[in-house]
Amino acid sequence: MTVRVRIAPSPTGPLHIGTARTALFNYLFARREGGTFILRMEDTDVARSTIEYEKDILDSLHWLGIDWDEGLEVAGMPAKGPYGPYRQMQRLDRYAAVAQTLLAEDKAYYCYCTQEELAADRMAQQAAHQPPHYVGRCAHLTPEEQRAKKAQGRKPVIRFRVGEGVVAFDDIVRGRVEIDTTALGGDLIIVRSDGTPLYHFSVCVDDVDMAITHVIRGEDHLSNTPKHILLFRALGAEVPQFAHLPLILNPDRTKMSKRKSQTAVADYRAQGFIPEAFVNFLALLGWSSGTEEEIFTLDELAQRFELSSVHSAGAVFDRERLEWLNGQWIRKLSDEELVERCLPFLMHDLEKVRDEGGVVHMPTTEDLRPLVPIIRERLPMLAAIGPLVDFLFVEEVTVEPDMLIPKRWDAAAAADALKAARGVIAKVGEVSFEADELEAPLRALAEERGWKAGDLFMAIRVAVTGRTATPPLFDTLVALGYERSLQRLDAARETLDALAA
RNA sequence: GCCGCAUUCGUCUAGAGGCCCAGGACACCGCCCUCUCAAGGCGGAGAUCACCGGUUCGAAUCCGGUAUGCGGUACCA
Repeated sequence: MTVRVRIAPSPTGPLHIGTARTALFNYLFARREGGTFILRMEDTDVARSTIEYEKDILDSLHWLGIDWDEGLEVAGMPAKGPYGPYRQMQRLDRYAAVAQTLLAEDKAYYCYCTQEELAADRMAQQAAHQPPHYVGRCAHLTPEEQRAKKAQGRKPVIRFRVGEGVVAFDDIVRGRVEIDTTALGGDLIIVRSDGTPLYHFSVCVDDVDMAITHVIRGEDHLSNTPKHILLFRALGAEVPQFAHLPLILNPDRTKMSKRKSQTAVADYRAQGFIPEAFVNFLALLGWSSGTEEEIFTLDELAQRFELSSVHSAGAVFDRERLEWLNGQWIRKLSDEELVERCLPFLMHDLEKVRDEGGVVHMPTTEDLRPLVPIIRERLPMLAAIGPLVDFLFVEEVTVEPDMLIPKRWDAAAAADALKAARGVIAKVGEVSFEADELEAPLRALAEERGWKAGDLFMAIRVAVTGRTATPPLFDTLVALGYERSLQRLDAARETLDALAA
């Protein structure tokens, strides 16, 4: 039997970290087993679903490198696979037909209870310290009773008969799980009064229709699994294997939520995390290779992934670790890749400067390429590119006068130092402006005047970049160029002079 | 409340009866490197393996209970 797995997001929000991780594990399992990975859209919650969210989900999955063998149309390509449509709203007829079959077999029935009746039931149960459940008022209505209720204008829902007994299954990550049907809350609604199917029902119908062999999903569905098993049986289908993944948690160990964490994959992308790192990180949330290696490409993960070695305890989303991994992966990028991926982030920052009235030169990949060696190990995220090199592309830097003055100096001393440094730099530049040529004479200057070289360098650094943390000074000066370096030194000295006066 | 699942350094985890008075990684601290920031190297601190009982010559590993946490309990998915 060939493995068929699926991810079934609902477009009621941007792609969530948890959904992405579930998608990843399904994908890895399919790759590893030579199976088929299917993408289906669960869009029956019409009130909350939007096309924008759907687009975000598809884009984000694509960004992560998780592509599907079967399912929704991708980037202009038609839907793939013989089991479509893969969008639940296009399968409504199918659910209705299956519901009718269940009705005909008396595995389900029409329920005419009103919201008020149900609420009253719940209240009474609560008062009696009973678990909330459907009392079965409509479970055995005679045709006359049905007609009477209908005559009152009530729109029925369809409920599935849950029955009695214990449902047991062997979860691939958790082992044997047994749940008594009395814990299920009574006969469950499978079709709303407006005729649309509910999640528990549609998911089973789809899984049967799409011949899903393994249901790999979040632990939050563990308690729902008996309902699904009962439905699979009622449908006369083989029950798939289940694997319930540990939840991804907020730092306070509750289920990861928008309120407490950043949950949208797109947000991480926007901050300059790269997919290689993100996928690597996600894979290590709840799974480990069993070795001490932890840097893996998607392909390497697919080679090693074992569903049975997935953990069962929840995992806190540790952003620091993500950033570390991201840095690791950024350092592995080729020069070309790095330049290409950084450029949009730099442009974004510079556009902001321009919008605020600054004069900027928009960088090209050629501008960035020579900078690679000095930025590569300074980027925990691509978005860190701006503060690192933006001074190269703005007409004028804004310099905090305070930052220009090293701790043991005053304004006059700093002005003096910058003036002297300007002289040295100007002289070097007359011949050739190279990083190697600059260091020695500037150090000599510091020694001659009795300054700490670090103090001198810091004053120059701030004068030229406006920042205290930059790539190495001499590389920075060279990148800036001879003329502009001197100009900025002069400008800084002037502000210092004004301060000293 | 009821049902279910879980519990190894702050975090991610290794560990499937003796190799473990518990290993790795992130974060943290120190040192080295060093013009700042990083990166890198070296070292350190950090877990009575939730607790209590049991099985066993021997338990983080098996069993039972307790506690705590989380999840589920919708005409949401």
